[in-house]
This record gives sequence, C-alpha cells and structure tokens, in this order.
Amino acid sequence: MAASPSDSLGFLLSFRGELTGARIRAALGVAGLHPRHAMTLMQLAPGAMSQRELAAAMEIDPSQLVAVLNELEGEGLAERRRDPADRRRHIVKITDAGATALERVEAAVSEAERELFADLSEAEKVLLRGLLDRVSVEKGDHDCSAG
Amino acid sequence: MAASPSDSLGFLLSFRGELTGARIRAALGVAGLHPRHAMTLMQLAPGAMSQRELAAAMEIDPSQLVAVLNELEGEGLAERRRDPADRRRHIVKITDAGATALERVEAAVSEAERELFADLSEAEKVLLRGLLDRVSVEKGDHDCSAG
DNA sequence: TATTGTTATACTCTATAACTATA
DNA sequence: TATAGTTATAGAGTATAACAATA
Repeated sequence: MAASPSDSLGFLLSFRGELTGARIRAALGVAGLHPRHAMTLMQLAPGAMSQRELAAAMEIDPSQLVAVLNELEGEGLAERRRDPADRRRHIVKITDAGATALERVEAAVSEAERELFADLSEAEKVLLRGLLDRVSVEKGDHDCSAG
Repeated sequence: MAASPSDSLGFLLSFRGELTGARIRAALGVAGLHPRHAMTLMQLAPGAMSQRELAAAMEIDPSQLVAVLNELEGEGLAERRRDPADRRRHIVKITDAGATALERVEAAVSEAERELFADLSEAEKVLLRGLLDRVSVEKGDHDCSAG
C-alpha cells in the first residue's frame, strides 16, 4: 500500500531505468562523442533531414541542435547544405566518417546491452519488453505546482 | 543486432524509466513540495538521523542537503537539533506536520503507480519486478572519456 | 507576416572547495 | 588533525526570447 522507495515498483523502474540510461550513455561516448552527438548520428543514419525535423525527432529545441551540429561538422561526421528548394532550410546528412563512428557506437551499445541483460534469457527479454510496452506513460496533466 | 533507439531494450528501459520517474516526481510534488524535499521526508519517516547519514542515504552531497532542510524546517515539516553527545552533529527529525504532508505524498505516489501499471495484473507486476531486479546495474568502470 | 536557423540570456542542478565550530 | 555542517563559486544543461535571412 505504502509507496516507500524501497518497495515501490514505480521507484524500481525509475531507478533501474536511470542506471540503464547511464550505462547506455557511457557506451554512446565510446567514440569520443558526447552522448547527444552520438544520438544525433543515430537519427541521421536512416536519411538526411532538415534541422527542424531533426530537432523534433530528438525532442530538443532547435537552438540546442546548432552547437551539436557545429561540432559534428567540425569533426567531419555530419554536414549541412542549403536546401535549394527553400534556402532557409539546412539539409543535414551523415558523412562516411560519421557512419564509421556510428558503427563503433552501435557496437558499444550492443555490448552494453549484452551486459545489462546477461542474466535474462531471450524469452525473458521478450517478456520484459512486452511488460514495459504496457506501462502507461502517456503524459497527462498531473499537478506539479506549488500551492 | 543493431542498437538503434527504436528496437533496443536498453533504450526502452531507459526511456520508460525516465517517463515513470517524471510521473513519480509529479506525484511527489502534490503537497507543494519539491520532489527532493518529499524524498527527504520519506527518508526521515522511519527515524531520525544525522545530516551526514541522511545525505548518504539519499546519495547527495551534504552541502546540497542544507538548503533542503532549511526549507523543510522553515515550513515546520522537519527539525534539526544538536546532538548533545557530539555538538558538531545535527539530528534531523520529521515533525507531525511533516508526517501529515508525507501521507498526502505517499497517497499521490500510490495513485500514480496505479495509473502507471493499470494494464498489468498483480502477477505481471511481480514478474516485472523480478525481471528488473535481474538487470545488471552494478557500476563497472566503463570508458566514458573522449579519446 | 511566418518560418528556419542562429545567437544571447537566464535559470536550474550539480560538483567542488573553502570556511566555522567542534572533536 | 580530522569531522559535521555551512557557504560560495563555477560548470553543465536547458528553456526562452530576440535576431537575420528567406519565404
């Protein structure tokens, strides 16, 4: 009944998720990239898109993306070019060097996942995925104000 | 094989954990308290302890705890008194008003958990807890450096 | 006038180190 | 000298708004 941190499934999921995220971020940084830079390369892998689309896909503000792309471009891992059809737009594309770096990152993430779920069988991983998919995380408007 | 965000169990656990944490924090704030303040009351509920012990239990720096306790004390939800046996120490104790506030918080957290896991049977919740307990989250030294 | 990308500003969190009073 | 609590400072991350170029 009580929801103390020690016996609450919500806290457990939150804490395990946080630690898992930290482990994944460490793996994302394997190529010397900031986790967010690696995530950007992941988003770009399937195909080029505009900065606005990229920011929406990553759920960050377009203004935050600018510095990330500046650095990725400076390291030759991604490139921007003007969209000839609408010269306001930048089309962002991953480079060959970026794809190579991304391969290392994805290998490191796979290794991290092998470690994280080493004690679980394939069937149990499927089960865990299915259960996590059924956790209700739609964002309702929960009162967060101070009053 | 590939560890793209969309099909990776690690990313799924990380993301669901993050959203669950956000929902829990919203519930923690129900009494007008900052989530960390509510967590502090939770830690104090079983019994009084020194600030240093409290900081260790909450895994935050003792210096961060100072402002939290100042505010809790200002609102009459917790109180500090000198340890007569060692006048350097502050013994921190939850007040009756703090316990009352904590009841509201715990009820809100329970309600949040009911919503989060509404689609899961009791047996499935037990199963999820068991699987999460077997995710390896011991902190090894994973290379996070830029090189 | 609206939109894309950019820059500038401010606010929150957190990490660290110096300081005091006690031991 | 070492420890408990406190204060001060700096850094990362993020949210917001103003701005220039283009539509």
